[in-house]
Amino acid sequence: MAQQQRAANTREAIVTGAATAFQAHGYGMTSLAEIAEASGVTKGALYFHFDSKEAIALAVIDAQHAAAGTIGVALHESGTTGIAATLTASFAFARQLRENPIARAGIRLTLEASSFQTPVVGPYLDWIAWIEGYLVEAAAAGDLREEVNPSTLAHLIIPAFTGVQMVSEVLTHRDDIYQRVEELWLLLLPGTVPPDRWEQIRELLARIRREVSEQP
Amino acid sequence: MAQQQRAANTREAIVTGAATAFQAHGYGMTSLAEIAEASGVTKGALYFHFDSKEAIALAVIDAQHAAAGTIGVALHESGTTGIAATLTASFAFARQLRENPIARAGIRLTLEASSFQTPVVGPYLDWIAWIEGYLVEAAAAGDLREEVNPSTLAHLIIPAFTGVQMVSEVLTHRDDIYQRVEELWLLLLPGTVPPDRWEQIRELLARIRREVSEQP
DNA sequence: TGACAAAAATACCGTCTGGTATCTTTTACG
DNA sequence: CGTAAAAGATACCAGACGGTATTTTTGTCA
Repeated sequence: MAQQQRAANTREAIVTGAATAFQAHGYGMTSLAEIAEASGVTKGALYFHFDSKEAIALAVIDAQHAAAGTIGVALHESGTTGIAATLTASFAFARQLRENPIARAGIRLTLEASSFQTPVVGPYLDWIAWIEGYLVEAAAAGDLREEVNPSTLAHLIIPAFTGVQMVSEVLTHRDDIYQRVEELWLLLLPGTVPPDRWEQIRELLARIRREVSEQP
Repeated sequence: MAQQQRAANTREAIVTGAATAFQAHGYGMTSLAEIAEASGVTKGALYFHFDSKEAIALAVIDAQHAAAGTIGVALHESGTTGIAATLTASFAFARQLRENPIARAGIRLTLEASSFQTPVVGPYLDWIAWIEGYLVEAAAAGDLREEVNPSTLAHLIIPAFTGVQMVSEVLTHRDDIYQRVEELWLLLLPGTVPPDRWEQIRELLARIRREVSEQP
């Protein structure tokens, strides 16, 4: 194992460049030539690091999955749990989608990758399980209405959130995404949280939204 | 204008065949050869009826848009309005997406077409405006909480619904779609409808869902 | 510094792509 | 029925595609 650093840099440049291209045109309409140009490398480097175009796309999906994972780690380290973790995660995720090409490409590719040789469903299942974990905590803290099932709710939140993201991208290039996410939560609140917690969680929501949109 | 019937048939076959191909592989990963084969015509016929691959995709989107429009017409003719129209439309739409390749292709292409030469945003805006109309009726009938803005709600329902559709396609090929749509409404109900209407609308929801899944 | 492997650039390949040009069949209508 | 236009099939094209083979550069360490 001689030098790894340069190779690691190149690999990262490829993933980032590929993400930029995929995010703009989708998998099928992006050529290896575009990826090479966006990455600032040649096709030779592409095929030194990856076996195929599909492998590059899977690497981008992996990178987004890893980036999303850091949100969970940060929440864990700050001791955030339950409803607060759910809300914070959703805004942090939205922020990644606004600012990180890898995140944008990842969510687009994950939708398109259902027609890959090996369909990709892992990320959705992981995100659903992840949110479900927070919701179980929320239920234990009395922040969830009794008739609400954490698994069912998680199976709805992830798709609804995904759709809000995608349509916001199409209509406004995600300019309105924080507003839409906040509105989605406000709308879901009465159906998911006991009335005596509404006021408190509405304040929490407003604070999280303020923080995410003010962050540098 | 000599004969139109044969040409109209061929055109329809192309749109249907193209939809089948697009729905399975997306725009970029579908070739004209596949479309021709799925349609049972040759490339010559393709280019007699359409100027380009993109024009075919736009025709598929148009066809889906038209099919969705028939839902609105049927509701109008049966005098259904307000909340009942909103709920019925959502299940009818889900049904089209389960059973009609054109609908499935349309929703997929509408998402991908944001990177077309001429980005397509019309369908989303139309659907939002359409649902908003029903919600205004609902508000007039006292079926909407006062603090809920029909436009805001419509801007959330369409994306959330779209996301539920797409993720259900990826995870279960839409096997669970009626259940997910019903759960989505049950979750949104407390935040959107006054408490004194809950029971009534829950029954309505159950009936509509039963009808749609029993329909031949 | 020389040798050697890792990393990446260059050059190349067969195939398939979207698209066009041309020829053949079908059908309406005088 | 003949014929002209409409509809569609066949044949073809230049270029781009994903992918490979080969060569050059870069860095490491004896």
